[in-house]
Amino acid sequence: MTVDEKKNLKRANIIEAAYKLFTKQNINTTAIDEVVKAAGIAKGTFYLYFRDKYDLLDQLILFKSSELISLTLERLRYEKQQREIELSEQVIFFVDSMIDRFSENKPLLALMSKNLSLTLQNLNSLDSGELQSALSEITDACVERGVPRREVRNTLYAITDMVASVCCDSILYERPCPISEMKPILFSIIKKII
Amino acid sequence: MTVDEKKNLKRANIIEAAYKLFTKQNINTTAIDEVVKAAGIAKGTFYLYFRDKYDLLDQLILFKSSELISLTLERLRYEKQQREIELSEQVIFFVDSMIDRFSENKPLLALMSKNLSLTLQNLNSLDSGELQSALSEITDACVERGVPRREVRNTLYAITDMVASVCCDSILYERPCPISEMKPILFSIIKKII
Amino acid sequence: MTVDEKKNLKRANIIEAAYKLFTKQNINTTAIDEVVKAAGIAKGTFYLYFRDKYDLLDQLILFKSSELISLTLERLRYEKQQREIELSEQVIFFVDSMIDRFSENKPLLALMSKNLSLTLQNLNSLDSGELQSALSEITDACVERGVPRREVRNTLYAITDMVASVCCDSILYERPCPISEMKPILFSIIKKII
Amino acid sequence: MTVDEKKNLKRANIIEAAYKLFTKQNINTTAIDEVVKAAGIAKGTFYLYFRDKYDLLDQLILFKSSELISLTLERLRYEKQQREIELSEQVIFFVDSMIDRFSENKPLLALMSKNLSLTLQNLNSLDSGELQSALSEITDACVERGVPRREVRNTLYAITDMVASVCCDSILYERPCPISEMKPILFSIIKKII
DNA sequence: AATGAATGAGAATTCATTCAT
DNA sequence: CATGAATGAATTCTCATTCAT
Repeated sequence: MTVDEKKNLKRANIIEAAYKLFTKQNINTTAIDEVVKAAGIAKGTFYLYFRDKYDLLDQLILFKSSELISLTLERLRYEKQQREIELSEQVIFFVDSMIDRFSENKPLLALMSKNLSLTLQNLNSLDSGELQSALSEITDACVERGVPRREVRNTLYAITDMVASVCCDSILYERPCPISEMKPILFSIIKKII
Repeated sequence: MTVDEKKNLKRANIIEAAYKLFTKQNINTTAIDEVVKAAGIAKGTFYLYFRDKYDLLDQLILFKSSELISLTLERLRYEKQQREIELSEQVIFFVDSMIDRFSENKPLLALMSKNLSLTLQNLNSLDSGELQSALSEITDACVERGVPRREVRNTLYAITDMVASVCCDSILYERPCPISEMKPILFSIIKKII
Repeated sequence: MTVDEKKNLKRANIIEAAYKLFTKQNINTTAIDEVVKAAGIAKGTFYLYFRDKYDLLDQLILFKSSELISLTLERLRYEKQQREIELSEQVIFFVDSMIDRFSENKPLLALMSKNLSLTLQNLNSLDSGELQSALSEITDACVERGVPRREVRNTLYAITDMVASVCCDSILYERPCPISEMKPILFSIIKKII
Repeated sequence: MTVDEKKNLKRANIIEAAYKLFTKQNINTTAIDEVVKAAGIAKGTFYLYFRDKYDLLDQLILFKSSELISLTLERLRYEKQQREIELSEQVIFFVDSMIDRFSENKPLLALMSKNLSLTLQNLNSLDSGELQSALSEITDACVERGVPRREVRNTLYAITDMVASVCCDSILYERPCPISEMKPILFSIIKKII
């Protein structure tokens, strides 16, 4: 194993340890000391990999949201192999999957919800070719129908934002209602918009 | 002036001082020490009025969002005196006004965006009869058209959430575009939903 | 005892504790923790009185050099009551006394020698009226003999600087010779200059 | 190039890097890490050449002061080739040259002033035969006039000490006056002493 | 000889909270 | 009611040094 691979492994190891602590407790109440002990490394080593706790958080969110999106895209791909799916149906499927992932993993959602803006930013800067191409497909379809490309992108962003925000409240606090009740409302809204 | 009035004045004074600091810096980096110095009171006194920093934040957000909503509702009332306004038009007007208020006061928005969920909760618990009656009016109209009351409430909540979240990003970071460009998109979405 | 008197007492107490540690060990190897323990106060209390270790050092040197000069001037005053002393004789007497004080208290001298420039600066900013008037007397005498006032002040400063520097080496490290041997040389130089 | 030459080159390289950092910042705030990076070597390598940071400082001061003195002596030699110079005149010339060198290179002076005693010690242990012989000449001349040899050496040392100390203050902080104003005073003092 | 990742003791500093006045 | 000096646990971050490669 090369030195660089080792370093990446150690970085991932620290992120994983921090993830457990950040979700079990929360960032403010988690001391770097705890992270370091959980990761089984020396204090100083931490600072070899991260500037400070917030740098760690950034990398953690990027890391975890990448994981999540990859997983969801994979399921979509699999589904598309099984059957023909209409475009708006694909969006719904994607959102539906994401909601399920978050429902299963509330702590992660809680973590991201406190940094929603950051998460969305990361999500966009993700060079997940697949996500980009999926978005392109939708965009192109709308453009064909005469909507300016720029407007499509902004609308998509707004939807993402909305879904994310509503889901946070609904999944984490059942506000204004549990996610099961919110889902059909959300889907109906999405359909209306697209 | 009664003793109670005096206490309220002092409480408001502390909140105002904290508001300036919380918006200029942020909550985590603002020490209670700074707040008390800015408010011109002694450290111990702070604890006579607030349990801790987060109690202060709660009261602060409640206080500031009440102010904002009252102001916006007043403008809406005034507008309704001038001319007949259709229901969905009223919602647009309300949202439009709120966006303008936040655009003028980005620091406040930033503060609330980091505690969006809390803010919305406060907003709902606000016993601003006016806001409630305005919402009732919309709800009733929809119910008449056959939509279940509960679904209407949830949809309205989702809209609020969405608008809030999208505005935060757009106003604060011009992401994905400046608010001026986002507004028509947002309004079009709202119209489609209602 | 007033609150302010109490605070001054506590400050002096901390300085005294630090003085013992700084001279026994040295500044770099003395942790604030040690100072705090020696002074019998809490860590936080330290920062109520001093910005950091170097602020403490500054105040310490000012404090100790004031003490020293006061003591020396007192002896000079006493001596002048006993007998008529010529001006240059007074200077010699003053320097002689100072050298004796430092010889008795090498750790203090060591402390000051590492911050000689700072010490001299403090010494000059000392509003010890007595020292000032003693210096004025000498200056006036020289001015009468036709030397520009400014030149006299500078020469006096140079002498102080020289004496201090030579004494540090001689007393602390017997370099180039013990202070007993250096004294006559120093006095002869001073006489020549004046 | 022999192995030894290579080592010396690397040592000089480290010293040069440290010199820049020590003068720009100061020793306490300069981490070995910085030195190592500036020198373009690995951390471990540093410890092959220096015991620790203070060993490095010692060698650095010795190295730099040797350079300086060599340069100054060379100028003196050149001057003596041009014209007959009286002994006390030579001392003045030497001091004058040194002051000019330091005025041009304040950071170096600052570094040395914080370690004046160390610098003077190094200076004396310098086996610059030339400096020694220059000093011998002066000493011999005085001895001929009946002054004990030992006393001459001590007086010379005191002068060096004085000049150094006064120059530090004057050049670095213009205290009590700029060096241009201090020079004549210093020279007059030296003449009086010799 | 050279490297640089890892170490972990140790230092500085902060800050919410208390409590005697 | 108000004060503000005192507290000390908690936390972050540094950095000289080592040692396996």
